[in-house]
Amino acid sequence: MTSVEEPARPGERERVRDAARTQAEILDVATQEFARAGYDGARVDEIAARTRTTKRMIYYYFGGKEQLFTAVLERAYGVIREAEQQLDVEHLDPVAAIRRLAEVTFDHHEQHPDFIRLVSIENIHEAQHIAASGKLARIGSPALDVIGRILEEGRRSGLFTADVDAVDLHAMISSFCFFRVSNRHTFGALFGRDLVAPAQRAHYRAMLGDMVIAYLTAERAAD
Amino acid sequence: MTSVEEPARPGERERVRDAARTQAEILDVATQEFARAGYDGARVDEIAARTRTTKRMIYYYFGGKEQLFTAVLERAYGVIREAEQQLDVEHLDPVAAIRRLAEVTFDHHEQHPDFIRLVSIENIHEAQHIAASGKLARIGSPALDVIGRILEEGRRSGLFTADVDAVDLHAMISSFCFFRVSNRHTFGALFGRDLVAPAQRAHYRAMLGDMVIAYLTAERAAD
DNA sequence: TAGCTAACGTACTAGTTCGTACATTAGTGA
DNA sequence: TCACTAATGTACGAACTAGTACGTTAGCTA
Repeated sequence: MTSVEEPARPGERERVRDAARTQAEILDVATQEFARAGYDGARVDEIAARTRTTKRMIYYYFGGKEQLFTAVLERAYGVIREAEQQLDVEHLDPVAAIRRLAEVTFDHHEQHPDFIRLVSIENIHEAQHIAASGKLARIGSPALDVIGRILEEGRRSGLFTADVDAVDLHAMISSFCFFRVSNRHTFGALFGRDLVAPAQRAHYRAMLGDMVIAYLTAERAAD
Repeated sequence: MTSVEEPARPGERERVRDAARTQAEILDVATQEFARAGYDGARVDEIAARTRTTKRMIYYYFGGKEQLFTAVLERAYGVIREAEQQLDVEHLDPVAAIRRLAEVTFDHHEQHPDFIRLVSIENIHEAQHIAASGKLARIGSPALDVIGRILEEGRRSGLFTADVDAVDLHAMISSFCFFRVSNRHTFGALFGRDLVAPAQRAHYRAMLGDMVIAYLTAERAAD
């Protein structure tokens, strides 16, 4: 995911034994393998084989397949959390801010298909690893606070009319971005349209923004 | 999915050997087991054990685990196709028709969580079973034709302004409905909100309709 | 530099899991 | 009613797979 073949920082000799590097390498390979084949389809032996270390080390550092998958999830969620913390849209007007936020979410999903697959897999297992993690359970999301503030501002200024909170809006944006990546294979096979084709990218990116803004700003019957 | 314990139609004695019934029973149990545990997590022995027949019959009728999963998918997709063929919304005005269509889609997703799981699983395997099916590849969807005609009517009457075709709109509606069910576990664990809680049902159902209609009817800068 | 421990490798096992060889019988058509 | 075949059951095997017992060594620290 992040750490790829760190070629021994200058001045620091490549040690033969480096716990941090070994763990990172295991996590890198495990991320790929779990994303590729699912939890049960993934093979511990295969992960070990594609590492410069052995299966023994996986059990030494992580305890087992289950905990390894949890560690993979923890690191993957850590990456989005970091990305979301970089979010800088609150200087924009509410409409532009929401559109920008939607675009950033769109881009992030597109750039991390492995993460999407891991989340799909975790849902098949009813989020049992997240629940067991402690590090992940109810951790929330920095984006949620940002969305909350933009929504408030938009409503105060009278631009936004919709009855949604930050979590709902996040679900709306995520569903579009997530589905486009997670279901591209069945959707493509059944309807003959590749949702992630580069030529369509701008179209779907605009579609998402238009959809969210239209929803938030639509004229509504008094209720 | 459909055939549950058919108790020997009247006048027809319960035969000991009934190929159709055996196959249907295998498919029922296999659907549950694959949806529960994923393709690799599902156990052929477990499927057989929960059947009135034996593992031998699974191989006799379906050939293997892979083909059994394909058969499960084929039947599951058949069910929605049937439901979509019942769709009767074209007597409504375009706005009401689209809203109704969205609601029907919403309801269908909610009522068939096993189907959602199967589709998620098939996407993890990059739709390889659909591709190998022939019966499923590029089969399309009756709903697509309906959507197409409503969109055309809506655009002709000037109500709809959005630049989408039927496939795009279907993707938009599906993404919301699908995500709500498929990702409810991770979403719930991370944000503390149950997207399928009965109390929230009407809220999300309206949200979907509002979103789609707002998108289709939004005033747009001339482009 | 001696010794201690975290880090690592090898080889193995117990249990599982898909798949099949072989034997048997219910039901049907001649 | 007889024979034939589709349908079915039993028992087993080969390959895989998560996990571990046991032994070794690099590198740090006193």
